[in-house]
Amino acid sequence: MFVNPHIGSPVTAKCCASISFKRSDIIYNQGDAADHWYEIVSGAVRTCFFNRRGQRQVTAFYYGGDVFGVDNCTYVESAEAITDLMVRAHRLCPDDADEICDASGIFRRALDLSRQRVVLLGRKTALQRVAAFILGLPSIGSDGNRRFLPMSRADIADHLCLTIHTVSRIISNLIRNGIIRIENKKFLVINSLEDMLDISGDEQIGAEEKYNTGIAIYNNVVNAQEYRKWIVHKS
Amino acid sequence: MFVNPHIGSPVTAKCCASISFKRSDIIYNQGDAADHWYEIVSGAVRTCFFNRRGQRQVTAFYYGGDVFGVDNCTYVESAEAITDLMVRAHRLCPDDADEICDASGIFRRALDLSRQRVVLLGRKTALQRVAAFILGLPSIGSDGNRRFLPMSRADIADHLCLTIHTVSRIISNLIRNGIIRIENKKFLVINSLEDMLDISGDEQIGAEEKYNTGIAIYNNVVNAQEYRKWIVHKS
DNA sequence: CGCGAAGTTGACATCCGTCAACATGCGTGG
DNA sequence: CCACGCATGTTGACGGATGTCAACTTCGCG
Repeated sequence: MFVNPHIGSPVTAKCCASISFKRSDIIYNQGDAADHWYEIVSGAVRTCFFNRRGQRQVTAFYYGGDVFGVDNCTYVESAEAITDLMVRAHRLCPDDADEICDASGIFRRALDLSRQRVVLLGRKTALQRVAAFILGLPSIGSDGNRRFLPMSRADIADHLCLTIHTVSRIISNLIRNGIIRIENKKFLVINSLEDMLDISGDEQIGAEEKYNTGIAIYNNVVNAQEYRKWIVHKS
Repeated sequence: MFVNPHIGSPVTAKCCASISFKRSDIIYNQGDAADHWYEIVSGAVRTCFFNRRGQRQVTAFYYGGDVFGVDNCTYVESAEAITDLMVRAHRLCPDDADEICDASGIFRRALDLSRQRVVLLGRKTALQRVAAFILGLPSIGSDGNRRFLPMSRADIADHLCLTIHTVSRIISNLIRNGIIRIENKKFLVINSLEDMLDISGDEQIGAEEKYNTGIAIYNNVVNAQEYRKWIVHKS
């Protein structure tokens, strides 16, 4: 069994232990035995998946209050600290999985996230991806438009499956157009939420007139009858 | 509660009922109450997800012996018959979920599938996607190289997030180069499995000399130390 | 035989990765 | 405190992959 050097093993208290990590510390590695799950007290984390060819995918970012590392038996991704980090580690035993209230619920959430990523990667342009990513950053303080941006361009690129060049160019463009601005490197302010929503392609139904402008729609809806039915069903 | 017109409700036998569908019949709709799961006796099924803009994603294909529709409460995708279809429908109640051996296991499998799709969409070219898709088709008979290809180009395109034009062009190219051939429209024969594996980018580690030829690798591995550790760990 | 759906193919435009150069920032040591 | 070097980020030029548009062919079905 893999022993996390930062925690030691076994953790005596069933519930939790507080641990701090430094920036770019590894919390656990892909392939390690999944013996703990984590709750972020402060800081930010990225989870990464490396495939056989060495391509890194940043599968998710987590911030204060989030939970990560709820894997089964073996971690399928590794987790690394993006900033200095404080977490509470919880023991994860196969036989007291009920400790985490609903195991299948957690997989379900992961599945939803993954499916969102499929939409993002399969159907969105680089500009739309970056905009959607920025909209998903955690808000800072009471102003909903100030966002925390702790990760590097490489992290963003590997999350959105783009190059750092493209990410950098797009962010520069958004700044040049006055839609966002950067404060102190690690904070991002959205000047025009409306523009961002518009660009990201995530705006609500009801703006049909925009559907065929600007951004390519290239789906091949075959069973349009069903699609119509569903739209009616939802609205 | 939604009543599937093909099944009626409630299904009296707890276990199952055999039902047949015609080509392009809808088995259930996205958003319907998830009251049954299905086992394919013969034929093929596609599951689709429609997003708010009406873009269709074909999330998976299922063939004889496969199980689909194991959702929780509400179907998140719709299921449609690709061919004439025979299934066995099983009642799915929240309280006897143990009937399906392990609910979280099924989510886990769906999650793995979805993560594979993320790799495919984020990191593969159109040619690689089509090749990987063909390799994933079910074999027919004892010859592992004869595959069943029941779905339309539009289905394939919406599954791989490409256009039908690109799919068509790539398949034509593979045929022209003698790597595959089509028999009777609905069957595909792989002439050179080696070439297909090579093209798909799914070949095993150990062919490092190929890593930098032909196909772009554009990941931004930051924590290379960790990556090395993991590779060692796996091999 | 005729018609609509599905598939194929070519010309062209555009997005974004590649390559290259340079700027900026940060940490370390003198 | 400054100098240096490395990591990170920015920007431009260019090309290739793939979407778009259009025309045509093939197929299935009545």
